[in-house]
Amino acid sequence: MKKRVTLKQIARELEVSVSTVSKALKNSEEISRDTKDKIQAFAKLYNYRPNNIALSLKNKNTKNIGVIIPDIVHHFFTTVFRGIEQYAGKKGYNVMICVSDESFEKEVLNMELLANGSVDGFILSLSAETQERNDYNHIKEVLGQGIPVVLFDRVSKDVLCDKVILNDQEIAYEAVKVMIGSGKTKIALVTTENYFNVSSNRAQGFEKAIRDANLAFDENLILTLPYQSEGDELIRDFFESNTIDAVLCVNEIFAIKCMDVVQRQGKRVPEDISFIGFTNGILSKYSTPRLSTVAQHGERMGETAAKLLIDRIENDVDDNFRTEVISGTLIQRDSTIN
Amino acid sequence: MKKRVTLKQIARELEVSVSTVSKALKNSEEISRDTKDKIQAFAKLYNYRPNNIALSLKNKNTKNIGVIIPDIVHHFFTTVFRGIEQYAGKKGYNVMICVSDESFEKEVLNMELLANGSVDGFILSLSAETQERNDYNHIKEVLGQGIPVVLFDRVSKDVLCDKVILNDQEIAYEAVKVMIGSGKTKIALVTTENYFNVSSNRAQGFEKAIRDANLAFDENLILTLPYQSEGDELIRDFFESNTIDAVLCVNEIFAIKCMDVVQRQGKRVPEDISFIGFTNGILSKYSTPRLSTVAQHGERMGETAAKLLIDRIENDVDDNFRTEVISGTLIQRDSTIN
DNA sequence: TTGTAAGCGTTATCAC
DNA sequence: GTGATAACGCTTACAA
Repeated sequence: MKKRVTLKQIARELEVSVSTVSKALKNSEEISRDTKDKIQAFAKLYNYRPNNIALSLKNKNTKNIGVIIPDIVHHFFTTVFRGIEQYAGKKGYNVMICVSDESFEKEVLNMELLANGSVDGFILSLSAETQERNDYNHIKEVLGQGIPVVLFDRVSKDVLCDKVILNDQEIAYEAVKVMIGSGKTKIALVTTENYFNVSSNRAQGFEKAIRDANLAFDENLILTLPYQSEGDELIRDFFESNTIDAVLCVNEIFAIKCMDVVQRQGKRVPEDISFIGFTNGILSKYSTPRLSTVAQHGERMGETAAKLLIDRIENDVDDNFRTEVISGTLIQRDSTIN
Repeated sequence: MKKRVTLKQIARELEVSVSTVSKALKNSEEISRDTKDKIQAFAKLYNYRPNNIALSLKNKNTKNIGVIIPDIVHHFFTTVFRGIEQYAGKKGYNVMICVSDESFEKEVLNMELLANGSVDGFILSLSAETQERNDYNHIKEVLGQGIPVVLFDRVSKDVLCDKVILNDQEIAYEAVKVMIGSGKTKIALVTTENYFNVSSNRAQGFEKAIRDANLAFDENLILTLPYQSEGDELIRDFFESNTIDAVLCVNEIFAIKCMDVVQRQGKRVPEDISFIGFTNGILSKYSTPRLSTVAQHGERMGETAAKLLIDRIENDVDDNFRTEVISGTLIQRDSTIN
């Protein structure tokens, strides 16, 4: 087991000073051809690699970025992560990832942990609990220390930093308009609690589309499901006790579940009821019928977030924070009439 | 923007020495109550936190573990990752994650990057290309430097280290036996290239089950699909030109695709053809019909891998490497006859 | 052309 | 009870 070799060892071995070795390995002009050759050869032989930690301490940067997301087993987030990872990798950054599990406490803990020198900046999407409590002190703290943060998807106006979001309201508006265009008039919204900024924005787009089309806006046609729990009962009841011919769902799972319930009740999709979901994930592509959906372009979001962050890390720009808006794309499949 | 405060600053401010501050903050008995109180109060006020990087350099450990997986947008891997993250978090470790994208080169690069002091150990699942080339020098190198590595799922006998795998052969055997038990005799296998150890193991279990039941083993009933590309044509041809009444697929997507093709050809699932897939992912639960599948217990795999790794990091054990075998569970849904 | 020394933030050893 | 010093591995003025 040959441990990693250090400058000091090379220096001792070759009977030169540490700084000579350091310079030689950087091909410095200061050092003679001979010495450089000798040192470089030796270094190559022993496969010398500078120690990242020592470099970080010296340079006061880690070339790491911290990503904190609510859930990793989740198509949208992994997709964003892929975008981050790819861009960061190209720029020579590594990614440390922490999962908040939708918990405020874990989000805070993870941020504090990584903020103690482990990363040069953060990319994060707020946990459900954080959005519910509306407490962003941990983020402000980190920002106050001069560590840049980029928020994506689940963001808050209360935090001043760079952000990447979807045009949730507009694209929800579009989606509903499409369904209205195909003759639907009793349109429902299946959503989560309103403290999710994305849900609330989508709801606004939904309502606006209905009103703009002079359709009756009926509060009863909004089903709020508990985030990440079953709620199958609620769905059944909802579709039994209401007359509905089109549904917008704020995520893919809700859509799949609702389609399932409705089809079991003997209705045809899309003839009797059409569906549009959010998140163009794997489920949408393989459901029966295939689900029309709003693609959120997670990879692009991730890439954009990483770009904003690295920009700020490297160029220590001024305080005019940017918000990049990614345009969703409505992908029509078999759950809507084309 | 108040930067993080350091020991040195506290020392200067309070007119004591750095070492006194350090000790005081560790509540050392050496320091007087008074001094400690003063220093601790000050530290709390300025929210002092020790710098992780400096600690790493000093202690020669980073409390980071590196995870390298072929793909992040993939249910099984994210599931394993969640297990790793949870266990590691509990043990005070952070996780750095790199994606090899099924590329040998990226796998090597990522390992080298992180091996330069950034992590205390690795958990990794081999990329497709690495398995194909059968080149594991990068891993042996890292092991040679005394950095522990745990391989999971996609492993190789050529690397001596701790491993976590599924009982692929046995559970594939089980799955086929179940289909045989329900009267099926023309059983097909849909798989990937054989250099994937998991596919090859599952194929062995498949063959053994067929032979043990005294059924004819027909090479033609094995469809090898290109990993991660379409192959829809191949699937159609395969099911058109062969008489098949049951199918074992080495992953979920293959199963869903095949079910779809077969159903479009007018066959009923499971009456005419039954299906069992691997990876109890989200697709299986929501497909039509719901897919029977082998749960790989990714989370448990991840947790086990993390445990093996951290054990080795902290206890620098001897060279008797362990291989933990996770037992898959056959989950019967509607794509098989119960 | 090479070497010395200071510094990054921390801790541990030893001296006062 | 407190402080100076060295060390972790590396870089970079500055001396020699």
